[in-house]
Amino acid sequence: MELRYDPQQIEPRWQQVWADERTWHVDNAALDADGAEPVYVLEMLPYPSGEPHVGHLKNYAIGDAVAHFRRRQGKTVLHPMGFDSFGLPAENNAIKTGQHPREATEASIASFQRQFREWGVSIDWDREIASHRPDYYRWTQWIFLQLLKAGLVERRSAAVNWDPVEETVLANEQVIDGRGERSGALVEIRQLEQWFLRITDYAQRLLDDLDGIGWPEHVKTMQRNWIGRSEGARVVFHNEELDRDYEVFTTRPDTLFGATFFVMAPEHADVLALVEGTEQEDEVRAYVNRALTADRAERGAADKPKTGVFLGRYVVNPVNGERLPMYVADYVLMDYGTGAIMAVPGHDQRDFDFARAYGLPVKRVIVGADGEAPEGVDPEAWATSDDALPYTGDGPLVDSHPEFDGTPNREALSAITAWLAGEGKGEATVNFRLRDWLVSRQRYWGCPIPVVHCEACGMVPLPEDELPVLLPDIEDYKPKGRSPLAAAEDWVATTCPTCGGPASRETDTLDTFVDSSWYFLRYTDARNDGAAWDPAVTNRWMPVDQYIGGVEHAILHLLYARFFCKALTDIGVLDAQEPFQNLFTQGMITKDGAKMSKSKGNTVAPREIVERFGADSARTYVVFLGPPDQDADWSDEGVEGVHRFLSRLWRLAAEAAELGGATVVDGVVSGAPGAALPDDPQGDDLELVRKAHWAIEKVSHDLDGRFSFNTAVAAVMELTNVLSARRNAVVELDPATPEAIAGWAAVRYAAATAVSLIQPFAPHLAADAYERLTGLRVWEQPWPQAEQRFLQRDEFELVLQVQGKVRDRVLAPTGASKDELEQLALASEKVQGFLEGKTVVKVVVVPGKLVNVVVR
RNA sequence: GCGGGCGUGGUGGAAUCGGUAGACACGCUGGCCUUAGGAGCCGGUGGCCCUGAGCCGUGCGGGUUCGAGUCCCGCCGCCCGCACCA
Repeated sequence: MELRYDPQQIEPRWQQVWADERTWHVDNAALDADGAEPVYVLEMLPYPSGEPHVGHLKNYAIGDAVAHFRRRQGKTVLHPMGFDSFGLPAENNAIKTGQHPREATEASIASFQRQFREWGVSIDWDREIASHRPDYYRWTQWIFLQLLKAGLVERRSAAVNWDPVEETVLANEQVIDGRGERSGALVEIRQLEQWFLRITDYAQRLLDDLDGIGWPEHVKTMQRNWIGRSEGARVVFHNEELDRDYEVFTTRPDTLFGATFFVMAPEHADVLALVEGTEQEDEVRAYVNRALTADRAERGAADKPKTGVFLGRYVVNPVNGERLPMYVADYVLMDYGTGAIMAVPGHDQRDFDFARAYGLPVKRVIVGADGEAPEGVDPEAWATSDDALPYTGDGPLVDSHPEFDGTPNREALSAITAWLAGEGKGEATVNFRLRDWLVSRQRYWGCPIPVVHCEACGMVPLPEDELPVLLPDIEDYKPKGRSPLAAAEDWVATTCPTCGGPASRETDTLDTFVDSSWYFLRYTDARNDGAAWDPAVTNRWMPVDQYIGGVEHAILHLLYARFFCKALTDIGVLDAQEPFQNLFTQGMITKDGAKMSKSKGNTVAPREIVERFGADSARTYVVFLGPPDQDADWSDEGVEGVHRFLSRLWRLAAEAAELGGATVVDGVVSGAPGAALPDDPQGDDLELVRKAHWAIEKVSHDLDGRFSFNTAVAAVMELTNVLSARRNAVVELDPATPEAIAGWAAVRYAAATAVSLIQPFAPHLAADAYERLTGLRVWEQPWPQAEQRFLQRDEFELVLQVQGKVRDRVLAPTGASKDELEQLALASEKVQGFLEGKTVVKVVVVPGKLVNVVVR
């Protein structure tokens, strides 16, 4: 009978076995019982919207390969799954259709679950979570209360990002190029009272601890840049008329003597107070209003001409007593430093531009010039010329103070800072770019914030035993500048847990990034209904040994999750400073060179691919089409190629099994295991066994933390090619001869090895073929070990070079000495041909590799 | 502007420590088998003069070295992140 690889029959059969036996379930009790090392393998949880796409397929194909590989190395592997199921797409859909977001979300979750099963991903479904379900968000609320207790939650009024399309505020991290991350709408700045998490308290630790984790360098760099640590000084400027101090942050206290004016951000709380009742008031008010209503992108453009208004007030420069005019200007950001700056136009491009626009003095206090002096100008004169300003480099101070003039500016920097500190006019300080995390959203489909507002007691956190605060059902999901929850009056009206008086519930909901900042903790103890987790259990699993996901979360999710772990560890309910010890960021799969999108019509549906070629082909292809951390373009021909390879491997294994392996009839295995390592293989059989061990070595190395899955698959392809060639030779032999019997034994062994090595990528095929060959379950088998005796050879191909160019190749004994190799090289006729008429100057011998003859 | 990454056949990519460039696959192509095949099997495939022990070849130009895709210097191009951050 003809053997045909039929994934549509093979795959459901094994999926059923794994589901029936709960094969991938790990019990926390087993952690202590079997002594196996716990390993936590995790892919970023999906946001359930519609059906999974090929990006999900790639993510879980990678993660599953890691999970399988670790299991077969004898580890106890935790590999869970869940859903990030609160969020705007479901809510926007609800606004459009009137259908409750829960319904679309649950439908999508069902689709994801079905497809994950059809992909054969080895998930412990007993630990599944979904962030929109009360048994999960009850604990999100509990964490919020712990953070509140620890002083890490604040409700305060601030200039925040308002997305006019989503009608909600957004965190800094969710504003890209001045536009809302999801809506793409230009974001407005609004002064609003909002909930913040004090992530800035952790800025230094979030920065420092990056050094100890195995993350891609570019992701760490992005986080470092986002945290944005700057060393500098806090300097106090005094306004005499109002007797008020204004602080600035500067990284360049060495240029303090060059300050000629002072600028405040339009959002600065004192701007209007400074001009109140003066003749500048109207103009300043108009300017501030314009600045506040302008969108961020427009205001943030670096090439925008500088604008501002004189406040009619002055501050005193603490180092020299000079009176500096005060301005309001939108190039100063309230977000950074103190929202006010000392302006040094001689040594800062932006201040220089502003000075030019408003006719303010420009003063040089450091000698030097950027770039080269113009033709005909003496470079020395140019370095002190005002025409060479602004100058942003280093050099000796000039026109500052007799004590500092001539001092290199970097030395003067610390000296001036020390002097300021002595005078009580400033001090050395560190400033971070990182802002506190704005977590409240004026939207419906999110986790309710567990506090009430009481007329008598103010803001009151709910007692933990009143959790969860359930999200009520509402009629109208449309936001109207406030949370749609505010319309649920019966729900809003409540009593104060402290005084029993009337109170109203908080109607904002939490940013969904709060939900996903701790889900990996819940997985470790997912069915615990008395606590968010049991630290004794969770600390055993944490940190996640290998985290896998898209690089788009490099800042948002990955920074927030790190913050949560540090805060929860400080609070004492966790012992894991870092959530993810190792991170792998997968590249995007594009189609025709472009990001897949429904509007472009260039999507590839995993479901269709799985129907046509099977899950194993789809999974193996997405890791084979290039290094998994790089972007790669989808090609249907590529899937067909991988499908051909798997078909061939399965056929070879199935045929070899019939000729001496186990027999499978309707899923029942009979016959003796027949794929053992042959005793003493000879000739081509030995070559095949050697190739098998070469492949074991190669695949093990490529999988072990290297994520070189494409080359691992290629190695199995190579083995399969050699295997196929040997099979073609053996099939020609008289089956009764010892040669044929030995040949089939080698073929069966090599087939079983190939199948075993491909198992992390193609688990169904591997289970099926391995059972046919051996009667055993491949996923229960230890990972194969390469044996030295098959990796080593008696002879190797010695490369012979003359002048560094390859001229010949000869066989040489493996243990040959340098002298012997040199003799072999010089004996080569081809080499000799290139030596004629020349003198041998030197012979370089690389044992085991090559000989290079250098002539003159 | 600052930070990070990348540039190899017609295509995706390989080359682990400075040592055989192009593994593996796609595509193309010759053949076998076949009533037929969009199935399977065997072979070829960097370029050039196609004569050889041939010459050239990893974005470009230099350099170090017996030897450079790999290291160094200077360019060019592409991608990503941040960006009026004081």
